[in-house]
Amino acid sequence: MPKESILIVDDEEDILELVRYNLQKEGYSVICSANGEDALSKARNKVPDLVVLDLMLPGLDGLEICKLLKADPKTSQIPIIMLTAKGEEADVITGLEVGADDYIAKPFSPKVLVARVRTALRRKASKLATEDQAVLKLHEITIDPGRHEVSVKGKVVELTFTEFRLLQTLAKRPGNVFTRYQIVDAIRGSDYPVTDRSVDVQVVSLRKKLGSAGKYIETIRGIGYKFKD
Amino acid sequence: MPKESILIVDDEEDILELVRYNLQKEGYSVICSANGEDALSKARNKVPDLVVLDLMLPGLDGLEICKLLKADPKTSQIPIIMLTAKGEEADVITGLEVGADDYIAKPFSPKVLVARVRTALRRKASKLATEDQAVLKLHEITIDPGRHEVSVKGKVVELTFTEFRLLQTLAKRPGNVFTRYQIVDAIRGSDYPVTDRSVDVQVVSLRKKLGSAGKYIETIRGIGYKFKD
DNA sequence: TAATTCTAACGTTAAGCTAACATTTGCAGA
DNA sequence: TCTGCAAATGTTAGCTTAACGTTAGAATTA
Repeated sequence: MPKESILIVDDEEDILELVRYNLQKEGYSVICSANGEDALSKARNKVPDLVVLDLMLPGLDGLEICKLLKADPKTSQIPIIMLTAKGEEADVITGLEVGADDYIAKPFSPKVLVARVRTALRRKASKLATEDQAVLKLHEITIDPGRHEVSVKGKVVELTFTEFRLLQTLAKRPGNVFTRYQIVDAIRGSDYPVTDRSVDVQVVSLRKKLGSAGKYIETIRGIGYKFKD
Repeated sequence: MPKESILIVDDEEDILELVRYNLQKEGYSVICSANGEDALSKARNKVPDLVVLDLMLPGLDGLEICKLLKADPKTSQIPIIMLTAKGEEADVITGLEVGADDYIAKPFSPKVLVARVRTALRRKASKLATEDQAVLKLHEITIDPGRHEVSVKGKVVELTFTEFRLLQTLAKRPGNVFTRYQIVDAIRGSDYPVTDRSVDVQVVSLRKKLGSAGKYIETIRGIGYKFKD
């Protein structure tokens, strides 16, 4: 499996190359960009796992990009590490306010860079993981990810891995409609090669196992499924 | 309904055939090309919705084609998936820089190919459709695309897929008159084979379901319909 | 091997289309 | 201003089709 993808944005050729070299050596899949507009379109096109962003850029500058990425729900969860030249401390503060997750002052050692990238990614991973750790209680259904257990009216129901994740995905945002492929993405990761009808089959067996509480899994004809709220 | 069109470019007969077969099976309309010059002219002649492009080609190679397609505003929005042989990782990176949207390493499974194509097309579609995600509030009507739900004076109204899209289309630009065929295009995509009178029928049932708020769907005699502003 | 998950086929249901008929509107001509 | 007509829209019912439900068996995974 390829490791995480990282987008690097810097107008200075040398720095771009330095960062690229060191991160690639660590096994990350790297995408480079030399200006703001290009970086934004690349980030939106194929959402990276992390962005290394120079503060000073011609045209659209680092702060602006950061603000825009954090404003878009699609990209707002991406950790951003800012590269700042000496004497830009004031901007650093603004940067953190705008939502950057970390910053590195130039000149920096490659080791520090790699270490910071690693922690940022780990932080993101654990944040996503804890989100999924929360116990959800809706109607008479309780979902306990820590125990990987679901109960209906206090009675434990045995679910398979996929059924569990399916229920969790829908229940995490009650009322929100998910397409079949959004559900597959959430459970198996994007590009998982299945027919959309396989989701239907999972829904059937989930509903059956939930018994009377199965009615909370609603079909939205022509779109997908949602959890009733 | 005709699905999206895909242009495949590969000089190896077998691979071309493999890709063509699998994408056609999924219902895509496929165009093939065995060399760069031909591919370029075909892409410009009838702009495809997606391009599957081999990296290694005699004459004009994959990277060049990719660069040229991305440079032309007419074709720059087309997602490009690169096929790469083993040991071409360095090129992959260049490929992504040049603007390719994704790459698949040979040998690849047909299922993965289909899945990648699907996500690439979906990504493109959702890029265009972000504005359709916004919650609209007009008079006493609220349209929530995320929940696929419409309420009138706070009370939820059950709409079918088509009724929902119809309302959304009109409400997105209040006061603007749409012809029947513009409405069909917005809901079903262009060239959807229906009589224009079917729009009338949908309008009737939409008005009925909206109850008193049905009056906001206005008929413009001789032209079409609009949402009252 | 057993459990899980996917695919494929078929049954079932609801949505959407067409077509027929009813109604309304705008306009020409008295 | 009124009347009659034609064209456009409103309304309804029946049919077709596409989407979903369901099941069994194949494929996959552990």
